[in-house]
Amino acid sequence: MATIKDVAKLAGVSIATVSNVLNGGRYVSPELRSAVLQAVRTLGYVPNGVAQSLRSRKTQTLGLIVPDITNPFFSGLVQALEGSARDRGYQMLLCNSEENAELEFDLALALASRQVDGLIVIPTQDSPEYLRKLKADGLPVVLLDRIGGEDDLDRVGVDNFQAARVGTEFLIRQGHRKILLLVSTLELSNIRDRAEGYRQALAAAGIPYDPELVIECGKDASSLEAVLEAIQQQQPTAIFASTNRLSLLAIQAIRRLKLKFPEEISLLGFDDFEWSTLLEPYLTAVVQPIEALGFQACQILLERLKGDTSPPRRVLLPCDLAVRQSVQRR
Amino acid sequence: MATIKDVAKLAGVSIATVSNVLNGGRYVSPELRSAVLQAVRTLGYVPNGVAQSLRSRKTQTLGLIVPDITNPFFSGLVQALEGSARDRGYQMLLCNSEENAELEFDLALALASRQVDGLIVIPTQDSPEYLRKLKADGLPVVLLDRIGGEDDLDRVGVDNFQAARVGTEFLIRQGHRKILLLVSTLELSNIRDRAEGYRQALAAAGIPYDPELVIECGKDASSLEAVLEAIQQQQPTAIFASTNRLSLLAIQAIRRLKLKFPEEISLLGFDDFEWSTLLEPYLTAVVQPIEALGFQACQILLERLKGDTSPPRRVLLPCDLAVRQSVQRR
DNA sequence: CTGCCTTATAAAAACGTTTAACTGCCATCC
DNA sequence: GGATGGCAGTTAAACGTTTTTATAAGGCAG
Repeated sequence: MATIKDVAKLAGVSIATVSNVLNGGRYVSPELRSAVLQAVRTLGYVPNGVAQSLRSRKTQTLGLIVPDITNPFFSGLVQALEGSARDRGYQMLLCNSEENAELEFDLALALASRQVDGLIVIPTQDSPEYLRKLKADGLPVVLLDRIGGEDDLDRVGVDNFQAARVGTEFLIRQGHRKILLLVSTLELSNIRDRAEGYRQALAAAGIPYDPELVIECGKDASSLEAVLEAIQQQQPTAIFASTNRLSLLAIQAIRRLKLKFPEEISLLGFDDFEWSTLLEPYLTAVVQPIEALGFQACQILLERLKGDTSPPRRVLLPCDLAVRQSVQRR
Repeated sequence: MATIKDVAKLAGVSIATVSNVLNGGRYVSPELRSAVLQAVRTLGYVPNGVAQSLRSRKTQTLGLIVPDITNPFFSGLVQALEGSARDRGYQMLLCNSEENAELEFDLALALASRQVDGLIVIPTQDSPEYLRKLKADGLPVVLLDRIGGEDDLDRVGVDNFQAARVGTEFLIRQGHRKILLLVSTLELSNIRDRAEGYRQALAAAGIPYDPELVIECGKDASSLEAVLEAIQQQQPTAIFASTNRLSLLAIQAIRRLKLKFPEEISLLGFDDFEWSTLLEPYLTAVVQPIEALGFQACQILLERLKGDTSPPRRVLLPCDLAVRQSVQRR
């Protein structure tokens, strides 16, 4: 690989002149300028980004830690983030934390040591301590999607409470009073918010809250059993799956019990994605503005990079309700 | 951020000694060693990866260019690749080419200038010329999934011909003789291979090949119309969707025409993914070994990094047929 | 006791940039 | 006409490492 020295030698100038031509630093006479350009072309010179980074203390690289790229919600976010970042001249160092807090921590340190300019994290736990340390050390950090915790870090997410409330209200308006709520885990505050939205919607409608109706599904296969049992015992007329994967679980349960869908049991999902069109009738769901989430996170991070030191922001985007056919009037 | 100089000063030694302690270079007396370690701890020193990269001319970073992270097949590959890379101490610079050849080219150059140690590309076109140039310039390149072209680059993919042939044979064994083949584009040799597998399976069964039965669906919305028309005119008893997205299209068409599925028309898909369980009856499909594909690609690339200069390899992995309920006997 | 080898450490060079400081040079001005 | 001042270019320093080379001290043989 040709270096700036090679170019300088070939063009018969100093390396400073080459640099000035390439970066438009100072005035360079037309003759030398064209000589440099010519040399650059014949050598196929491309500046070494690593050296530039060392010198400028900027890598033009953002670290991104995601719990599971395979989930279409997250891969949608990654796409949005990558696009926004690229538009502004940044590249993305992508890491998969596999929902593992320890791994996430290691990954973040590794990214920091690679001198990423900023970090976007979809954490596995609310508000991890180590991120605050990294931020204190001067690394801008933006939390995405899972935004529980104090206002000590920039956070971009969705108004989960409101979204779940609107979704539940919709179910209630459709005549449902016994609504099974499926949650992945109540450890995550955004899921807790969804549960709270559900609860308050019920309360506002004067429907008593029954804890037996909310099922924490975790990750193990036993969760299907739990859902089956709950459906049989509680005989809900609707299921609110508060996560895209949980829609899958709900569908499995409904099919296993040979319930008529959506006549006997309605389903409201969270998150919309291409493949949900495979479901018939088509899934009614609360949909998050994925594109906007990614854009906002990137935006805030880049402003921090530019030196914005205003107090940490918390951006809450609203969700939409996509009404299709999987929820039936009662 | 503390640098090695700070550590040296605090420990009262030279920076060389610090480096030797940290990297186990040469012998350092126990006293100095512990002094250094102490200083490292109190300063929270972490080596600057950029400087290390500049010095060592290795970034421990792999570039990855994918046409669409949002497609579960690709996001599965990304996951596998990221995992394999991480296991071996590499990070992933991820880029989304959006199926745009020009963008892909720009991204590759950007990655090269950032001095990635190697490149894994799922190209938008068969065997792009520029990759050969990059390889000639000393950047190891592995092509993944779309592996048409000469044997001048390392390639890892699936035996598309065989996979499509096996799939088609299965349909034929189930009594189907009029099989609609949906392809995304015949520009890509792996899709052409699938079409050829389809054709040869027909030939082997003595079924005449009817070009009217293969539909090139492209990306525009008009493709649904084309499929609808073909189904109505040709009255196939089965559809072979040679791409995961095409399964979606097929399902839409089947529903639009209110055909009984799978009684009146069977569907065979390509690629298996979590969300296909939403389809009832569950999709029968040719499935690619995603994990193995990612692992192999990473493996080969890392061997090249270690200096393996053997002739370019072409690794063809076999597919499986996952028989479920969407194909019905005739 | 001098000279040589070993050994633990320090100094310096190098990786490839950018940029601040410096050097001639020519025009300008009192 | 000599001091002043921009101008176009070069030299050199710096970014933070690793590694090669140099150095000082100590042990040992002659």
